[in-house]
Amino acid sequence: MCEKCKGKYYITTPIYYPSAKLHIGHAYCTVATDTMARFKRLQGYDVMFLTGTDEHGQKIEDKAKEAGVTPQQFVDNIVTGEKGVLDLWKLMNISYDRFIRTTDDYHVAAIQKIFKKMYENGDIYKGKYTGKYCKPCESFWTESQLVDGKCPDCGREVQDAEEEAYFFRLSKYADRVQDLLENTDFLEPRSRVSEMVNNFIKPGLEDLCVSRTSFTWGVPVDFDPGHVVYVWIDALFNYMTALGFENDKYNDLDKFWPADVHFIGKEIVRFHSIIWPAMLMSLNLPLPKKVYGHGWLLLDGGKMSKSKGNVVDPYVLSERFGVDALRFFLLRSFPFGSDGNFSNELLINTINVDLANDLGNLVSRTVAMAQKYFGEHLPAEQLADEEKDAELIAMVSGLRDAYETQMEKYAFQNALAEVFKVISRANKYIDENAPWVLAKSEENKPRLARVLYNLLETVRICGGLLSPFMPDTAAEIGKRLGGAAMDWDSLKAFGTLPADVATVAGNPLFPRIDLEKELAALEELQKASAEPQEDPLPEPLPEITFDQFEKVEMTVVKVLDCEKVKKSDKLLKFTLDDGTKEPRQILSGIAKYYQPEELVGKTLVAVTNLAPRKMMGQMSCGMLLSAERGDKLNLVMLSDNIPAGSRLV
RNA sequence: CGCGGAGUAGAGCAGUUGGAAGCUCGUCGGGCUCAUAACCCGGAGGCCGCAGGUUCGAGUCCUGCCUCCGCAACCA
Repeated sequence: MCEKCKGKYYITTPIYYPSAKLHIGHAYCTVATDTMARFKRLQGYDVMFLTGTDEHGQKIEDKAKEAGVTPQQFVDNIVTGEKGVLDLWKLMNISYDRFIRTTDDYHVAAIQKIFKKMYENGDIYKGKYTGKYCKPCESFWTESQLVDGKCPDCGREVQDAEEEAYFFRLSKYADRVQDLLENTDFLEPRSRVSEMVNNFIKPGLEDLCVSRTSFTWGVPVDFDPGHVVYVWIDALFNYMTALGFENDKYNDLDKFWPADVHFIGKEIVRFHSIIWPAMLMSLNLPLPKKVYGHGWLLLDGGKMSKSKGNVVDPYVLSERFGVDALRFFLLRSFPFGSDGNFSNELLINTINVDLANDLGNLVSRTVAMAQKYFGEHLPAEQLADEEKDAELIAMVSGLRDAYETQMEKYAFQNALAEVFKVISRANKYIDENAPWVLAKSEENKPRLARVLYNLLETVRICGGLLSPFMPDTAAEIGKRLGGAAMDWDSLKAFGTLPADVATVAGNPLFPRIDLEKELAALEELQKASAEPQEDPLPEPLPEITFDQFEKVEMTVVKVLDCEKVKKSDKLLKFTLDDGTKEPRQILSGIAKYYQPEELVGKTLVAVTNLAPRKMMGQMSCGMLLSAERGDKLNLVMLSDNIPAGSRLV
């Protein structure tokens, strides 16, 4: 095999949506991609590693408005600002070759051309977005959104209505996409295939609406003012425009397309495994070789989310524990294809056990012994012991291949497990050969030198194979071994290190962390960072007249009964005494904040002249008043001696 | 019966095509002193969610059920 002509390798992360600062989940995906890219470079591939940001869309437009800046200023701050996306990737040692922003001029122009091409070949057509229109609410609804055929907002009659929009003929490619998913290994892990086919393809793929007129922060359709291109078309083609597709900024398309793999989170598998291939089919372009949907990092068994206030800041962790330790932890602790439970405790334990006790300590004790017994250089006169050395040498010699097998499957966890099996074996080898005993007599010096050589060689190979995961640590290990070779070929060849290797002493690679103390410190930090960020005050509302205020009927009610609405996470069903003989039913989306039983007998306030509305198949006649700030909510409760039916004025 | 994932030792998890239940932490006992109170050896601890079925043989395949999580829906 010719090692020098491995060829090209193109790998991508998703382009992240900069509506807020990135969290540990984004770091997870990016570190995995970076590790894979570094691994391929180590193997000798010509690698293109692309990442970037997806900056258009309604949500960004809204967020910018909230912050009182232009959308461009808003995304600039999150991407290029202090501790923004670029800073984070620099801190985390992400070796991307190219960074694309969908607001880059060349990308915008290319998307317009792509859109036009698909329009011209007939796969994008101008159609009518038909739906139901509620005049008073000025809102469009689809058939499935209606409640009993009426407006879900106000319960009034709706009319047939239509709006111009562009559609992509997704339906035309349904069969080919299904075949791609079911009969090739295009989408991995395999478990995601049935999800896609059952959920989206089998029920029938409808043509996709690919333009919007309700907002402007997007790529304009250049031949039809007022329309902007659907963000996912804009976003997905980043993988090609960043190589120069339909633009002159870059010229690597022929060299790198099709991508070898897109690493993505499981929440966007649908777009990458159905819409993306269909659009490429439409343009007669080669499909990426693989889409890999990795799992999520969960917190306390639940999804990480800003509203839960449980996001983990990769900045804090990197600064406290070191970038390499964090990178290592992310890929060592969780199987890449499945969800994993993140916790500070697991992070610290992993660092202590694997990095401090096993790897770091092995390097320390080995180098320390070499120096203590022989000074700077090992003597070249060494005595092998076939029987005692065989197992270690066999394991180390086979390590690169075992590791490679796992890496090719993106099984980072298993690849690291292979390395740490060997590190563990090396620690045992020290015990078996007791160098401190050999050191006691001069005649055993050649044997002692050989034992230490075998250990240093083991450290070299393990260090080299860890380099895609922990680049700085691997470099430091190389330095301790007198600038040892760590290229791909040498990682297979036990005995590469010169016999009279020169070692260099240094500080522990990974200091042990006091678990209890550190957990307490992190908790403090979290508290400190949570407190100053008070939830913003709500926007002031426009002034209203007294007449308007008077029209709101607010009545004191007593809770007769309260229960959860089945199949709903959020709704509680209240049966209320509003002073009339008839009990009143109100549904309220506060199940997250209250247990139903604790509310029975309470005295609350309800708006009782609000138009009735149906939710989850049940009627709701009015609205209970509550106070909301950030993610806290409190029902307005009154003294129980106020009688039901009293009017608030 | 909307779709999917998960349930294996006290905790966190691995178990590819069915072939003697494993790893890490913790715990108990022993060893060593080169090293970051680190390292090495040994013990205890499991009706592999429950109930059926296929098979010579099931953690693994099939059926039903239970529990948890996510998506979707709902959130006046």
